Amino acid sequence: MPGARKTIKDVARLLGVSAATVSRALAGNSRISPETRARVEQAARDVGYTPNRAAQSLVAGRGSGFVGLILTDPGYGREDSYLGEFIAGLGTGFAEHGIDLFLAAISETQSELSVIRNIVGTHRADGLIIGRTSEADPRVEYLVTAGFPFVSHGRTSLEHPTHSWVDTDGAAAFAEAFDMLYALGHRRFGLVTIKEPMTFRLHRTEGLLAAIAQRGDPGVSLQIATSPRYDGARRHDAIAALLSGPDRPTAVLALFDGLALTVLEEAAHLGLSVPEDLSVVGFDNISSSRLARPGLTTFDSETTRSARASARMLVAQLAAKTRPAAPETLLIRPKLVLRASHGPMRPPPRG
Amino acid sequence: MPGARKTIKDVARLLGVSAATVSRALAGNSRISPETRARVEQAARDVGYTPNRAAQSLVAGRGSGFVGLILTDPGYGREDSYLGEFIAGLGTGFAEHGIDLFLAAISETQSELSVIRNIVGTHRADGLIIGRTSEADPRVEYLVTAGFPFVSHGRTSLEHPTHSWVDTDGAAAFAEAFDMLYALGHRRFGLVTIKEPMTFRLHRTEGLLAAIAQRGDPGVSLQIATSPRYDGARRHDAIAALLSGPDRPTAVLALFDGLALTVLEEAAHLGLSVPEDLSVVGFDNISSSRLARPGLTTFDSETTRSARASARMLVAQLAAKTRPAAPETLLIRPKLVLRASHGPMRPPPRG
DNA sequence: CCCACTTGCGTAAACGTTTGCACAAATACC
DNA sequence: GGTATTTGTGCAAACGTTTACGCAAGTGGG
Repeated sequence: MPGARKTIKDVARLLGVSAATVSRALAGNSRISPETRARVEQAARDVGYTPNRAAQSLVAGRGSGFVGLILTDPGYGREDSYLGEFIAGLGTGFAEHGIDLFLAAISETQSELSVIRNIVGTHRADGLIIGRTSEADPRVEYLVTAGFPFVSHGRTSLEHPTHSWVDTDGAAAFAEAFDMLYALGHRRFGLVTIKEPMTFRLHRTEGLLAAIAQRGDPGVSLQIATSPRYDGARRHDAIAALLSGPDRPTAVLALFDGLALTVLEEAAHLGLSVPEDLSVVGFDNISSSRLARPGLTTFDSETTRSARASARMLVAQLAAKTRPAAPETLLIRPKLVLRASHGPMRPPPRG
Repeated sequence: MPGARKTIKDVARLLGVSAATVSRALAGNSRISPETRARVEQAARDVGYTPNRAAQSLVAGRGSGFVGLILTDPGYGREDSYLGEFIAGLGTGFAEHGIDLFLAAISETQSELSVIRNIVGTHRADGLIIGRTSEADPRVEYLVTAGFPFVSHGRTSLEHPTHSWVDTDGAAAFAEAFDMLYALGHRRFGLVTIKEPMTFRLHRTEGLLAAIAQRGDPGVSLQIATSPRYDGARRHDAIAALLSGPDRPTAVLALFDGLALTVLEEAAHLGLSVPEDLSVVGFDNISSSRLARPGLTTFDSETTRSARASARMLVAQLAAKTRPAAPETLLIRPKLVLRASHGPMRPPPRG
């Protein structure tokens, strides 16, 4: 054994000062003389003193030094590289500030909200990062009224922010995708979406509808396929139905890459070749989208950047004197990644 | 504000007993009468009492209630769904036992070993999960001598385990892959491997070599392409060189799916069709391997299962009275997932 | 009926740290 | 040179919990 853990008293005894002096010197209190401070810092290094977080956190106020990330649904992250990227970005973002990331997984028996309540109630974390928001998100509502520092991934309202968030501008992206496909001659569009009322669904859908409306071309049609977010079987069925109709779309926008890749699979299954018979555009640029054949045209949502921004914002909130701190927001404009899954519209051959 | 946090004294006052009695009742001490215990438990629920972890952890002994997962290198998890699956599995595994998972990301400036030292020194976690082991792993060495509870993903030695680990039987898998490809007529083999001395590299390579030796066919050849683990450019170059030689292999085994998918890309780039000109087999069955075209034949390493097992083992160590606890091990036999990237050997057409 | 033991609970110390208060010495002001 | 202020440090309380020890009442054996 490398010996018991050193305490502040060990340092104090070594220097012949009181524990209070050591504490103040290490905390940077202005009432300590520079020489004493230097001696204390040196001694602390010498004996290998590390403050006991439990004791620090016990004496009123001081936080736990942890921020929490809630792992939402079971499908999250299993399908793609998204979660891994996000976590890695968060981890390095917080590590720079000496903050530890703690991770709460939701089991089947408890709701995410109850887990959040528990974390807030037990002070297990000083701040929280919450994933993909939904409309009228109860987590946001709770955290805002509780005055607990947090950053959400996804805004909840387009108006004045009630809290800090990071989001991607899905509306602009989907409008851009529509314009591109329209310019390539496509008129019959498909949208593959999910059942759950996530805010990103709202924005991307609205962006698409707004772009269609702005174009004002009555020849443009839109068919929609909907399935639960992580129900693979129903997803396949819904997409197959979309692609098998008599007036099937020639261009399909998917809410995220996981859906777009299923469109690719289903198209191959139905004998449709992409992009000749069908153009497909996704969203997120997960690692699989590059490897799929044909490569998926999609939008890069810059996961790592948004993760780092989330970390920075939460750190800012924790450091703020006023509580709640003034909300910060970041809306990232995704960049279109052109690959092989889209192309000019071709009139279907006579059946 | 929902009022200040309740302490054990609030419960005691409400019942007219001492704080010590409440503490003992909640801890299940046998010296407390059943009626008192019941009253205490009821009162604790009523006032919404939650123990203050900092105080618990401060009074000698008690751990922090956290276990740590170290996020190793920057490439880890960004390439595929592996990290996401592993974390999700760990999280639910620990959640069942009321243990929180805490995540330390390695920044560029510090070594993983120093981070581990710090965590152990500051008692920030009661136990640790460490990722892919390498040969003579300094992390394992340190943790074993420190007597700190941990589970490694990947064994370090084939002999008597010095600690608990979970691993996949890469040797058996690669032998199986070789036998299958040999039966399909392949004789010229390629192995795509990495530069770093990870134990999984060792086992998979040895499994392949042993299978070749056991076959005893002098007509079998093996060419090897090596690149750093996460250096995309050098990976491409090494694989291109492997596939461009005059006697290029007709069947390639890749150490993991990320490499195998690059083989697929590079083959397409060089005009080789898979599986007609080249059979490719990977390892891990990440989500991209299903979506690649052709679908990648690979081994399912059951990430979620191994993550849950890791969690269970670490919980067992933490609960053990003796320290260090007796090591547990789990060697998972990966199952071959047959897809379209392999097929019978075809003699190359005359050039 | 005396003693030993068990049962049930309270008292108080301890964990390591921060911080309000007190106090001595040094410095500044008039 | 007396008083007011600043500077530097120590004392002790406090955070919420666990636990060794002690004490009173009850139980059983002889």
